[in-house]
Amino acid sequence: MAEAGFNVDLVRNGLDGHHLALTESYDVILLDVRLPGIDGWRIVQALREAKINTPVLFLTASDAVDDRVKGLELGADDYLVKPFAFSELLARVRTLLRRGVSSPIVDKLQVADLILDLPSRRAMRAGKVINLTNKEFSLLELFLRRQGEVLTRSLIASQVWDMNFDSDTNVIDVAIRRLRSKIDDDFDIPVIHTVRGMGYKVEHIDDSEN
Amino acid sequence: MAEAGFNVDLVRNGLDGHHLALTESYDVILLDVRLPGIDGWRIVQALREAKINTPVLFLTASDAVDDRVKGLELGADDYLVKPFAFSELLARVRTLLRRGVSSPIVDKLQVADLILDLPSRRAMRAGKVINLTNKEFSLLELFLRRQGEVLTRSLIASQVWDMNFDSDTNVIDVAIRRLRSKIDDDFDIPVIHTVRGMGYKVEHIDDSEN
DNA sequence: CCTTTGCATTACAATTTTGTAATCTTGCTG
DNA sequence: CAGCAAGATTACAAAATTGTAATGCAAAGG
Repeated sequence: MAEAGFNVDLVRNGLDGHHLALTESYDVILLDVRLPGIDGWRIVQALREAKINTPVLFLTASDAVDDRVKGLELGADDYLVKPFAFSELLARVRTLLRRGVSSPIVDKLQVADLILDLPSRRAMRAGKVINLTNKEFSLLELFLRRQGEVLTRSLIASQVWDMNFDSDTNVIDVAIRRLRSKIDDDFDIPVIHTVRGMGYKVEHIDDSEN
Repeated sequence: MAEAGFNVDLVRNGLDGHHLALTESYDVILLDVRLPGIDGWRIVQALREAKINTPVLFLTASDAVDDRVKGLELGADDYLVKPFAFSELLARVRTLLRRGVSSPIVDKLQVADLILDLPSRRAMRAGKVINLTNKEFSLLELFLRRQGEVLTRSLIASQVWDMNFDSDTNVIDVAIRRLRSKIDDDFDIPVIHTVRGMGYKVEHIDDSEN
C-alpha cells in the first residue's frame, strides 16, 4: 500500500484498531473480519454508533459467505474476499476514496427489519439470512423499489415475468405466497399487504394501535 | 422536473435531441429509447463516439427487457423502467449528478467482446444476449474479476460453491463445460483457457499469430 | 510409442424452481 | 345471511438447474 502512495497505519489486533479509528482521522479503513481481540463487526458497529462514517472496506475469508452479509448489515461499505489480487485492493480503495461516504457501492433495500442485499442477492430479517430464488428476488426487489405503492398484477407481470398479464394464470399469486412464506410467515409483522381488487404492496405498517 | 429545481430542455423527437446534446452542455441527459425520428440507442452511441460523456439515464418500456442491456452496452449510465414514480426519477438524477461520470452506477465486466452486465445478471457476446444460471454467473463473474489469473479448482470451489475443494467430484469441470458451451462454443476465439495441472483462466488471447 | 494423468464430454439422476389447476377461505354486497 | 368474487393455499406436474459417474481424448514423461 505504501508503495502505491498511501499513508498506512497498521495494527494487528482489534482493540488497537478500534482505538485508533476513534481517535485518529482516516480516509478509508481496511478491516479484517477475523481479528484477534475484538471482531471486525463490532468495530464497524461501534464506529457507526459513534457517528464516524469513514468508508470501511471489509476483508472476509473465502469460505465465509455469511460474513459479508453481516458486515454490510452493520454498515461496511464494500467487501473483498480473500485471497485477492493486490491490484484489486488498490482499485477498490481508490473507488471508495472517490465516492466518499455519500454513495456506498453496496446497495441495500430495506423495509422494517427486512433487508435486501442486492450484491449478494439475499434477504435478511431479524438477523436471519434468507435465500431467495431468482423470481423471488426480482419480485421483492420490485416491491422494495416501489415501497408503499400498490402494484397491480399487470405491472408485476410486465416487470418480473416480462410478459403481458394473462388473467387466466395465477403465477403471481403463487409467487407472492412463496415469498410470504419466506419473509413474512415466520415473523410478527408482515410487510407484504394485499390490496383487494388492486394488487399488492410492501410497506412497514406499525401495528402499535393494537 | 422544473418544480424540483432543475433546468429542463424538452424535445419530442430524436433528431432535435441529438442536435441539442451535441451543441449545448448538460449535466444529465434523459432519454426515451423509443423515440420518433431516431432511436435512443443511436443517440447514446453518437454521443459516446463524439467523446461526450454526459451521464445518460435511459427510460425503457416495461415490456422490453433486452432494451436495457442494449442501452448499457452502448454506454448509458443507468436505466429506469416505465412506468416509474416521479420521486424515483428525481432520486436517480440526483445520484447521477453526484457521482458524475467517473463512477457509473452500472457495473459491467468485460473480456474481448464478451460483456457481463452485473445488474441484469446477463452476458452478451457479439451482440447476442446470453442468459446464465446463478452458478454460471458467479463462476464467470469470478473469472472476470480476476482476469488473466489462473484460478485453481480449490479457489473456485471456495468462491463459487462455498465449500472446500473435494478432489473426488468434478462439478467444477462440468460447470466450466456448461459455461463454455454458452460463451465460447459458438464463437471464434475462446476466452476460457485451461492451464493444465493448475486450473483455468479467462483472458483475451489474440490469435493473430496464426 | 506407450502409459499415465488431467481434462473433456456425455448421459443420467437428484434437486430445485417454476407454473398449473383445483379447492378452500375471506370479505364484500345485496 | 346467502352468494359471489378475489385471493390464499395446497398439491401436483413440468421444466430447469445442478451434481454424479462413466467414458473418451490428449498432452507430458518415461
